[in-house]
Amino acid sequence: MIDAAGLRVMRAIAEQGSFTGAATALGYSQPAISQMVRRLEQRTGTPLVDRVGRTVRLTEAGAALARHAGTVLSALDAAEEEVSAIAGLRAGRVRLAAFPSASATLVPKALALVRDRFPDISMTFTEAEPPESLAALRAGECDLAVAFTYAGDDLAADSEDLDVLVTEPLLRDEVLIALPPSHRLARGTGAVDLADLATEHWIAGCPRCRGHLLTMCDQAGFSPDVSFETEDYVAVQGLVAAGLGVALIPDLIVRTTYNPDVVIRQVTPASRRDILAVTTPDLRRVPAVAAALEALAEVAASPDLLPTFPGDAASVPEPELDYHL
Amino acid sequence: MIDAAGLRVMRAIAEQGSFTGAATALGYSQPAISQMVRRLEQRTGTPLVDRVGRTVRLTEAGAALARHAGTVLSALDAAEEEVSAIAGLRAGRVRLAAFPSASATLVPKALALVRDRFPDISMTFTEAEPPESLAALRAGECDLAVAFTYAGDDLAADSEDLDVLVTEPLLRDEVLIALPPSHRLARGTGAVDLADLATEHWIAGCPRCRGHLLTMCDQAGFSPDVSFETEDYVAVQGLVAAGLGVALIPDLIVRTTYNPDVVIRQVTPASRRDILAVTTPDLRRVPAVAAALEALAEVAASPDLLPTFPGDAASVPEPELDYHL
DNA sequence: CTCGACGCATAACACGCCGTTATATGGTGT
DNA sequence: ACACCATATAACGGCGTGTTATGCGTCGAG
Repeated sequence: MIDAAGLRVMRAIAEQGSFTGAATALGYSQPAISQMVRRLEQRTGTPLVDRVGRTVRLTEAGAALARHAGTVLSALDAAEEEVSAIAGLRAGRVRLAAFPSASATLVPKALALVRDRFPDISMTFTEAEPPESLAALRAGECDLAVAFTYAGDDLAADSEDLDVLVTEPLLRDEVLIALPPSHRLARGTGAVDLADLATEHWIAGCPRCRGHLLTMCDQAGFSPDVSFETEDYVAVQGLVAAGLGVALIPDLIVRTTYNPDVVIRQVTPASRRDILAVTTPDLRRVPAVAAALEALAEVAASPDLLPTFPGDAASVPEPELDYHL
Repeated sequence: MIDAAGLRVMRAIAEQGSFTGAATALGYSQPAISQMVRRLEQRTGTPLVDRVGRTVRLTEAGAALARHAGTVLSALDAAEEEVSAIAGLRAGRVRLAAFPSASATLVPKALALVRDRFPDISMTFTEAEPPESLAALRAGECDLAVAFTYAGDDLAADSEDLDVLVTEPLLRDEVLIALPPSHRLARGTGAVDLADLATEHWIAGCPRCRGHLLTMCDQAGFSPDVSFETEDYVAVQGLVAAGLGVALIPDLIVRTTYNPDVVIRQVTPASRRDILAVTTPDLRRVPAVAAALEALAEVAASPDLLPTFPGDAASVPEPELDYHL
């Protein structure tokens, strides 16, 4: 029945003492005020102004509206300001979820970058494996997830989730082979042929990584003998170092938690996991989320972290494989 | 940029958890909500809801709007309620101004009637002679004035004021003649011929009453010898009782402040003053003012006060003139 | 796994609010 | 008395905001 515009007009009339004054104060024409008051009067059913001669005065009801205008309009301004602050990156919150090995360098650097640029954006971080982080995204429990997908195999499986989500590629993470130093292939150069490891004992990582291992070995023509499974890649490397088996291990993990007692080599057929940022189409357009996303992309693209992701294979420098030697 | 309707929608979405729920809660159709949200989003420049699958969730900005909605809308409701109370006679104030001799019976009875019917209407009363009360009306210092005009002569003079004001006739007040008991005409019956008093000493009342005296005497063919002037009709009657002169005195005054030591008789040519309620066209439509006006009219029309005003002369009962005898 | 129900988005359309300019009317002061 | 100033009215245009009809995608159940 009564809206903010009406209150604004009534307040301006009270302050200016005339329709014309109110009109100029609000940037309207005089008839606009005249009609607005008339509409308000026939809505409320009672006169709001007392027109005597060429002067207008507020009636009791009109004065009541003008008096309430301050309360309503300042509350409205507060609401607008809060939204404007969120839109203008002067406020806001981003709930980020990432898998453990991304938490080491990628996420901290991105968080620092966002904090640097927009000190008023508060960022919270949760560690979660891709399946859970995407579930959290869908459940509205986080705004941005750093996840990975193994190129080729379970990308199709993820598409079930990814169709309603938007993804931004961050890094291409080469999958390498970890061998005990005593292994017969530990001292060669170049890539190790996966088929040469058909009879090895295998140590698998997280469930998805295990799935990828099975896929790759299948392509190489054998089924791996998986002796151990653990999500902890420190443990994986420990197991390998102890000579209990070999393991596929992503480059990013090696770079962050490297055990000097294992040998890392490239493997053929080459394989990688794609690390990407995931969010919903709507959240993608939230300025704070967009800023965090861009920071992630920048950090991922910076040469002091890892090779850029979307470039073609030729432009990607060879991974330094001499971790050990 | 943001209006109350938008906040109402956002709050409903927050409470109901879906567009459809919000729509039914607000009595709208579902697309109305959908479009409203879209408009708000493109106005604020940031997503307000996160649509994932067939569920919607508020973003931070949307939640901010929903959170502010309570403040704004309750303030708006308070404003509406206050106006509604004024329109519904559950609140309000009427500032009444009346000339002294109306304050005796007409005004108190009307005030009592209003208080009876609408206990929450506060009425204030100021005593003022017609010129000042009309000035107060024009100056916005009162809402309703009880004034009088002498029929015929200064009605034209008042029209200058009365054109922008609206009047409601209340009473016709016969103008009578007050004589000392010792006067040669004190014992007759019927009306006294004004021309028979051409050589008397005259006592005049308020300035407007004095003007009316001059007009009447002029019509009767003489110019009165005005010996005293006072606005106090108690004094007028005292002067007459002391034999210092004769005076024209309205019936209403005699009825309220009658000095038994004077004789009151009708006079020819007959004359009267019209007592009327005056306000502005706008204030006339303010419910509280209208209620006060109606109360005044009812009191004026009630037979236990004085004869009705607008009736023709035939229907007006003869004034009781035997105040003294 | 398919099907039906549910919820949001979009299209097309109608109405009324709310501005505008042009003009009339009436009060005020020199 | 006349010019100025303030409000009222008329006519008109835009768009905000509702409607119904319809499509599409998702979630749950047989």
